[in-house]
Amino acid sequence: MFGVKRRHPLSHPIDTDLDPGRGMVAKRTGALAAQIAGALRQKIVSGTLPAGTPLRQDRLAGEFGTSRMPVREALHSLQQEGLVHLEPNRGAVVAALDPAEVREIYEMRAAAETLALKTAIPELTDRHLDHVGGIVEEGAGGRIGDFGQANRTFHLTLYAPCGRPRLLAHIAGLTDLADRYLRITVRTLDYAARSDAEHRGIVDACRRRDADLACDRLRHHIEAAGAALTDLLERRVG
Amino acid sequence: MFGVKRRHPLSHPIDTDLDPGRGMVAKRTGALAAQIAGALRQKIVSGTLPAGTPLRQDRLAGEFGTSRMPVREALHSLQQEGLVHLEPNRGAVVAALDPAEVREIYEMRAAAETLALKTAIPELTDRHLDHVGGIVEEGAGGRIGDFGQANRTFHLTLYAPCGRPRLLAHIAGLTDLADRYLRITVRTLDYAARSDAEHRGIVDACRRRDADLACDRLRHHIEAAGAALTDLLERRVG
DNA sequence: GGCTCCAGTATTGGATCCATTATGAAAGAT
DNA sequence: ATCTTTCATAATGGATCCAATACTGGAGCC
Repeated sequence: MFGVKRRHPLSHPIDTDLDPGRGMVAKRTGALAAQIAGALRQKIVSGTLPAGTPLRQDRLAGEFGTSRMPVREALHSLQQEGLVHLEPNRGAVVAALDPAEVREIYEMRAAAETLALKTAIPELTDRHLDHVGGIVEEGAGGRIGDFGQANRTFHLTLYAPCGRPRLLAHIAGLTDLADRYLRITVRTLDYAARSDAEHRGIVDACRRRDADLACDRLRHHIEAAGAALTDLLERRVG
Repeated sequence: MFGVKRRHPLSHPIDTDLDPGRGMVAKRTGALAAQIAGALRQKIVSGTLPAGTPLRQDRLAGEFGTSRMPVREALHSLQQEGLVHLEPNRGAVVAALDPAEVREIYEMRAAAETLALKTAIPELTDRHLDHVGGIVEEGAGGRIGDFGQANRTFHLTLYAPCGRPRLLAHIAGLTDLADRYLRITVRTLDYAARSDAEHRGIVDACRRRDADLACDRLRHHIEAAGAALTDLLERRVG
């Protein structure tokens, strides 16, 4: 009836969108947990789900129209990424970061991203650098979602040619962790203009294929962002 | 009967050792998946389960005396760590690393571990350095399991005072990934003596609180191990 | 002889069910 | 009145059940 193939007497409609916001459609099988994790990750990173929000399994299962099982897997994934705090028999909440953790994450970003840039530079083409430069200007013009999205796209696109998938995934994970807080910095300190200028400086050094200069600038860029953010968070606590 | 509390008509005996090799005993609840993941991780890292070994859920469930569910969670965890390759509807196998991935992992280790050492040095006490030096000698004397175990203990103990739990967990994860292959290098190239000498050099630089020298030596130590290992693997393939 | 198709089997992914644990409110004791 | 204890409720963790997908082997066809 209505062309909906009923898989089980009381089952929910499976073949509807899981994440209407991005238009993803559920695969037939085998990817439900990953899609739920993706939707939750988006909401956590963007701040839609603020730190401390409890994540009840059956509630989420109801929202996604599935059973609790793929939700459980998704929550475990997000825990391993550090976005969710999960205590046995007590449930999950959106993880919070204290200033010390933010500092640690930015130190790790500086180490990982300078490695990525150093290994990407020999592979960079002028065409790719034009593309990255375009991303900076689009972001500055507000044409790529919000600042966090534009910033993330700039960094990951710049390093992409390094051909090191694990390193890139590591960097993406660290970015996800801190992006929520970077938003605060941008709003509070009007950080965007400074960041854009530093991005242009990094691309400029890359155009000259000056790996040392590019990595130095990148390191300072990341360290400056981390310092601004930790200062701001420490002041909030005090 | 026999003091075993039956939880369910057909349930298996739950309160037996899960990992007889290390004497872990199952907690009451909430940690089964973590224990299974730990046992499998141990077997994968040590080489007991070589790359390519298929990991069937019901078989593992039978071995651990549980249902398939905690096994499923454990396999997902190990996939996120990179130790297991998991394809939808096709099951899990122990992950294999090609030379390029090993190189990438060692580059990431060099970046992460020099950061850890740099931040640990201001916190190092002579007492802690004595302890670390003792680990080197115990490992050289073969009193700490095998070489991989001794090596891992040395590195992680040296950095522990840095007070950066995420960074340490990251390093531990990278070490787990490559340890299987390091074993081959040690056996094939008789690498242990050289490694012990380099470890002593690093501790020596730490004793003098010379952060730059210690980090340089550490970087060369890791890069040398990575180069030896990738060369060996590339030769095997060829 | 080799290729394709099909049915049977094994195995995974998802749903549901049940036991255990934590939470919170109400009743009783000091 | 407050603290403790007890019991009801809600939520998780684990077990079991069912549908869907992937592998295997054999029959039929070219």
